Amino acid sequence: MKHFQDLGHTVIFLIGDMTGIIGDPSGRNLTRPPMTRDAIAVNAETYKAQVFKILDPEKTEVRFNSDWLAPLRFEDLVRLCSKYTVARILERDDFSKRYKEGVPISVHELLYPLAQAYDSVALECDVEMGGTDQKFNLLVGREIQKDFGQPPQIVATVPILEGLDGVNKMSKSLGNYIGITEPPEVMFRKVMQVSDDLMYRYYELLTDKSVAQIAAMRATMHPMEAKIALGKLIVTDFHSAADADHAAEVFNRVVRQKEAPSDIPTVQMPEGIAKDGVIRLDKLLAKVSLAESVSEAGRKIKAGAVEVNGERVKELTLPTPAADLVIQVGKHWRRVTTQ
RNA sequence: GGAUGGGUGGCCGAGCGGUUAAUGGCAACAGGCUGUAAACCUGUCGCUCCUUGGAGCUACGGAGGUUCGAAUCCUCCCCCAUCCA
Repeated sequence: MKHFQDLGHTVIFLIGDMTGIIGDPSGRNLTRPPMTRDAIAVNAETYKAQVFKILDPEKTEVRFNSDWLAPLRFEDLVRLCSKYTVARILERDDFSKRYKEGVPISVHELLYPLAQAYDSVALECDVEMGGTDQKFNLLVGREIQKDFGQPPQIVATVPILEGLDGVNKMSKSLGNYIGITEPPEVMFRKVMQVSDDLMYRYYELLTDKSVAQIAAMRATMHPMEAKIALGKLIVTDFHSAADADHAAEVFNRVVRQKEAPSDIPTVQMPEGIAKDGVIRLDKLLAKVSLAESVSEAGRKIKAGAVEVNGERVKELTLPTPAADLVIQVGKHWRRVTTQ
């Protein structure tokens, strides 16, 4: 979309606040529960905030499909449905698969492609873009547009971006994502922790580098150098070049050199931890959210995962400290003040 | 409405009267290795209490019941799916 804009086109960024109520079943092998209107409204605002980190607001029209879907009467819906057949809908891979395997398909899910197709009619789309998983829905748009006497839109699909696991598509609900609004350091760290193969994939999908350039990098550049460069490119896109450099520097210091980060969350020593000249470290970890529970904290300590002031600790108790404690469990740090 | 098959820990999925806090896989977390990676290896993976070992509590859709003892058997209820109407 950004490229289209750069070439002078106007982009309509469509927020499916109405179709969101259905929940796109694309690529799912399970029925997706309908979302509430309120939840969608909240999401819509965050979409806008995120998309304008890349798109030019001057050349972007934001639309909500409830504008034309909400006023449809039952009669309109029936007429829309009459323009497509069950057999054609069931051609969609995920539907036919689920149907064959006896996995439930709710009727409202069958409506999704039609509703989305109607968006194309309402907007009189000439080009519609979407992920490859949207191909079926986009093509239905062409059919329905013809029925409404419109020239069918051109359908452009782009590959689905894999998530950090390299397997599933990047999605918030799967937790395998880099958030557009995440702080620079977090973004950078997440990029660095991606596998090398996935890194080159990200180069293809997330940067302007050509396939040839990427192949050349692959052949000549140390993968870690390439990954650092990628991290900087991505952080620059969503923040700034200065943020990118800073994030890279922080990463180098904290993760590579294993130095303590400069912004360790600081908490007060909780009540009831110090007793008889000692503190109960397991309870402390649970209190300062370095562990989910006291039991888990105990396990972590015994497993050698806990460092206090740079020393690995395997005892559940410590002498009551006179000064602040700096505690590390894996990549999580806490400073506990003692006064 | 009828028939059938189901509801188990974050997910999938075993167990079908007792060494069962519940096999296994995934995910997650920690440690090792490394390029901070991936892959791989190791460990952990219900909660609480007691200073290394224990103790108690909670858990297999819900409620009752049978039993010395139930996720496992019985009764009723709720929910899900498929097929037939």
